[in-house]
Amino acid sequence: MENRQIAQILSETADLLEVSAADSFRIRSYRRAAEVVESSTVAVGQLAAEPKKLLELPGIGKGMAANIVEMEQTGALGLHQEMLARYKPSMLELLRLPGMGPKTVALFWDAAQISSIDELETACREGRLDNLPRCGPKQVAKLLQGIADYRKHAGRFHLDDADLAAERLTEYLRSFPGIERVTPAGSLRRGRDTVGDLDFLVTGPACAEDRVAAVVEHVAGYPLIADVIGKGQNKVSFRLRQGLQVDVRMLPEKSYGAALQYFTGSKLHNVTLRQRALKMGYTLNEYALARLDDGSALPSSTEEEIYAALGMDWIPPELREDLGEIEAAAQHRLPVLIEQSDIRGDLHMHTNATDGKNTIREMAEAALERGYSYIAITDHSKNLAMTNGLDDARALEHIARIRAVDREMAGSIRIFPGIEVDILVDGALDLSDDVLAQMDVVVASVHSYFNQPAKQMTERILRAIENPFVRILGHPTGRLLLRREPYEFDLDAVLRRSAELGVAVEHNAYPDRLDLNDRNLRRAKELGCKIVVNTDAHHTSHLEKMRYGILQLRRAGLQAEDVLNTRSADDLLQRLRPRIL
DNA sequence: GCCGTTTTCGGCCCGACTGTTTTCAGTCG
Repeated sequence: MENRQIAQILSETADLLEVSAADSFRIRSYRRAAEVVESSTVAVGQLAAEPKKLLELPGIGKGMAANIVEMEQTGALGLHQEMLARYKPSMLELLRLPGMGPKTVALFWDAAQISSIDELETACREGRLDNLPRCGPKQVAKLLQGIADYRKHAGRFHLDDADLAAERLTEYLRSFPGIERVTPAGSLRRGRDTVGDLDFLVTGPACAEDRVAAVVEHVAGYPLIADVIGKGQNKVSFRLRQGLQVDVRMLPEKSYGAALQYFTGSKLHNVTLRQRALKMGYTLNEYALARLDDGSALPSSTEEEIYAALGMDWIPPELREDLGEIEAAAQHRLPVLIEQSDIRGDLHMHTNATDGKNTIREMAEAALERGYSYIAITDHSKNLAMTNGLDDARALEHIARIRAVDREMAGSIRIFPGIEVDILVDGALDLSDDVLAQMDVVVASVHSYFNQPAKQMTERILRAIENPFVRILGHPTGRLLLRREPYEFDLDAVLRRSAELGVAVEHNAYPDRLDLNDRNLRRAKELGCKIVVNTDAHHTSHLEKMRYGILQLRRAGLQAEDVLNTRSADDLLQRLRPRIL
C-alpha cells in the first residue's frame, strides 16, 4: 500500500473518531501518524515485514504499527471499516464546512440522520434543525452560507496566487500611518504548495488600544474584499473576490514574536513546542512565553527570543511541521537551508523559437538581472507540434543563434545551448543523437499520453534516460496541483536509475506544477540523485517563479550543496552526466 | 494511541469567538 493511501485511511479514521467523541489524544495520535506516513521517504507499507523499523518512526508505537501491518496485509483497517459502517463516508465532508465540527456532525447524525452536505442543506431549509440545541436562526443561516461558500470555493489556492494576493494586501496595509510591520503567517509563510487561507499580522503605534479601531476600518475598506466575515477588536476576517479567506490581526509590539510563531504553525509543531515549554516550566500562547510559577512574561517580541528561551535554534518556517525539527533545533543540528541567492543559473527555459514569448537575448538579460551567471535555452522538440517544436535542422540553427548571443554577452553571462526533447510513447527521443550531441543541456520530458499504464510509463522514462545524451530528466512527475493527479509511474525506480546513470532530476518551480513535492525531494536526495531546480520559463517574468521552487526545496530540508545549479558554470558542467563528444 | 531528564502509568496545548449559554459548549486557528 502506498504511503498516501495509508495516510488517508489514518486521517479519515481520526475524523471519524472525532465524530464518535473518542479520546482526543488518541485522535491526535492518528493525525500525527498520518502526517508522518505521508511525509516519509520510505514506503511505510513495506516496513510492515519488519515492525521494528516501523517503531523507529516518530509517533508510531505498537498500536499504530499493528494498524499499518493490518492495512498492508488486508488492504484495509478494521477500525476504519467499523466506523464507516457506523457512519457514512460523506459525513467527512461535513467537517469541511465552517462552523461544523465533530460534535455538531454527531448531533445532526443522531438527531436527524444527516450524513451529507446535500442532506444538511435540505434539513436547514425544512427547519428540521430548529429544535436542536445550539441551532438558532443565526446558526442555520450560517450553515447555509457556509454550504454556498464551500461549493463555490472548495479547495485551496496555489502558492503563487496566494502570494500575489498577499503582496497586494501588504502594500495596502503598510500605507496606513502608524503601521510598521506587516507579515503574512500561516501556510503561506511555511511555503506549502497550496494555501487554504491567509493570516496577516500587523503591528506598529497605530495598533495601540486607543487607536486600533481606525486600523480595523482601514482593513475592512480594502477594495478587493468581496465580503467582510467578521470584525473584532483586533481582528478582521474577510473573503477576497478571488475566494481566498483572509484574517488580519493587529498586535502590540511586545507580542509580535509570540503571535508570529503561533500563527505560522503548523498546528502540530505548535502543540509539540508548547509541550516542550511546559516541561521547562513555561507556558506559551500567542501573547508571550511566560513562567508557569509566577506568570511573568519573557521577552516575546521576536521568534528568535522564544525559541532561544526554549533552548533551541530558530526554526525556519518551512520546517515547522513537527517532523523532528524541534529535536534537531534543540540539538543545534538543523540544516542550513538553501536560499534563493544560492541559485546561480536556470537550466530550463523557452524562447520565441517555439512557444516562449521572448528572444534568447531577452531571456539572458532577465537572468542577468537576477544575478545568474548562466542559463540554458531549452526549447521544445518537433513532437510538440503545437509549440512549433524544433526538428533536427531547426535545432541546429537554434544552437548557432544561442552560441552567437553567448559570444555577444561573453563576460556577463553564459548561455548553454540546449533542448527540451520529448520522450515518445515508447521511450525514444524525437531528435537524432547527432543533434543532441551538440547540446550542453539536454532535458528529456514526457509531454503526452499521460494515461499510459504505470508500468509502460515507467519503462518509457527509464528507456529515455538510458540515452547517453540526456543530462536532465525534466519535470519527472508532471504533477499538476489542483487540476489533475500526477501520472502514474514508479517514481522510485526512475530516481534510482537516474542516480546510477548520473542523470539529474529536475524540480520544476512552476507553482501549478511544483514537481517533486517535499517528500519526493527528500527521497531523491536519499537515493543520491543529482537535483536541479528550474523554472521552465516561457517569459522573462517567469524566472521569478524560482522562489516557489526554492520553498519546496527548503521544506525538504535541502541545502545549497544538494542542488546542482548552485554551482558555478564550470563546476555544474563537471557534475552533470559526462558529455559524450 | 504515544511516550519517558518527574513517569512503563498517567499524563498529553492554548485562548478568542460565537451563539443563545443566563454560565458555557463547540469551533477555530
